[in-house]
Amino acid sequence: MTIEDVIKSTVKIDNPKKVILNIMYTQNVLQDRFNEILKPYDLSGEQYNVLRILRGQRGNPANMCVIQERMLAKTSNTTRLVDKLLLKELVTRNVCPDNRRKIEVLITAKGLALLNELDPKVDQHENEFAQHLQEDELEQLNFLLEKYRTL
Amino acid sequence: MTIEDVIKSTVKIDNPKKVILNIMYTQNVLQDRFNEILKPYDLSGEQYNVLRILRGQRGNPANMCVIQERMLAKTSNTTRLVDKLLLKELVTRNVCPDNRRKIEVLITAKGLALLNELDPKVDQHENEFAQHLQEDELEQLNFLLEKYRTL
DNA sequence: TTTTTATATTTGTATATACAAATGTTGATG
DNA sequence: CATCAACATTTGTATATACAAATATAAAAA
Repeated sequence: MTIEDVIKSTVKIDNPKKVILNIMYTQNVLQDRFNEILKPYDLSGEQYNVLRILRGQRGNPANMCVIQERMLAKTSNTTRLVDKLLLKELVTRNVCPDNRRKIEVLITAKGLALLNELDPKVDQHENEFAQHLQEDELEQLNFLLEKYRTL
Repeated sequence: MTIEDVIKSTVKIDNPKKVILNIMYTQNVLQDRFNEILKPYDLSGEQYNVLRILRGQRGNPANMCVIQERMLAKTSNTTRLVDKLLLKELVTRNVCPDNRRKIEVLITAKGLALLNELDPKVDQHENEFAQHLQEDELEQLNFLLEKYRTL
């Protein structure tokens, strides 16, 4: 389905506009689908993202600012995201003994187990879309998106 | 900047995952930049979008459901978006005489003037990113995104 | 004509987001 | 050591979003 069909446009849209619409809309489709997957687990996309970042630390705690800078949405409120995860006992939060301004956040066994359970579903979600393209097309898409956005 | 640098990942990410991250992140960059442009005009991205849809009607009113289906984010709450535009006198809203379930929304002269003022800034925003790519690369990017997301 | 079903929109509510201001801590400078 | 600037995080608040439920109208069926 072309983006013109999506937004029911009858007039021709030039390529620069079309790229923006396609990126915005594709992100929307991806996010809606991903939220559906996460919904039974009562996790938002950003919460999942934080858990992934924490797992990536492999046992080392992450400070709030480290989490922040690794998130895609740089404007999210890390404190409140971690609050939510804390309530569900998916992470722990402690003041850093070396520097009491900092907070050390760690994923719990429960958090790791949840990610483990989600892994195959997330993989499937990723491949569901990726399989529409050949490997070299995926590569090309990554290349173009990176070139497109980089100032 | 590659997506690995953006999320400070040291491990290699496979193409299917990378495409998702690139789409999500690029959309974020675009949206943040666009919000900056709209901010002085006290418009949100979705509000702007609705105004654009209404202008596209060329004098014909649009029902709520027509607006809804032309929006990129299919989950937005059209009623409240139109409420906001109404407060700013950028649109009018009337019950449709033929079918009183429906609402006819029209852009006002003030709304059209605002869009006119924004047009060059929006064009510039679109080209700012598009100029990183050749015309055929833009075409290819559109092609790949449409192929990628379509079931 | 009453009842049912479908359609269009609005409202309620809980949660999320954006962003500025406040808090607490550390390190640097006089 | 007192003061100031920089840093890390939290909080306040207004607005936006998601999504279910409610309302109102129209069309179809009994």
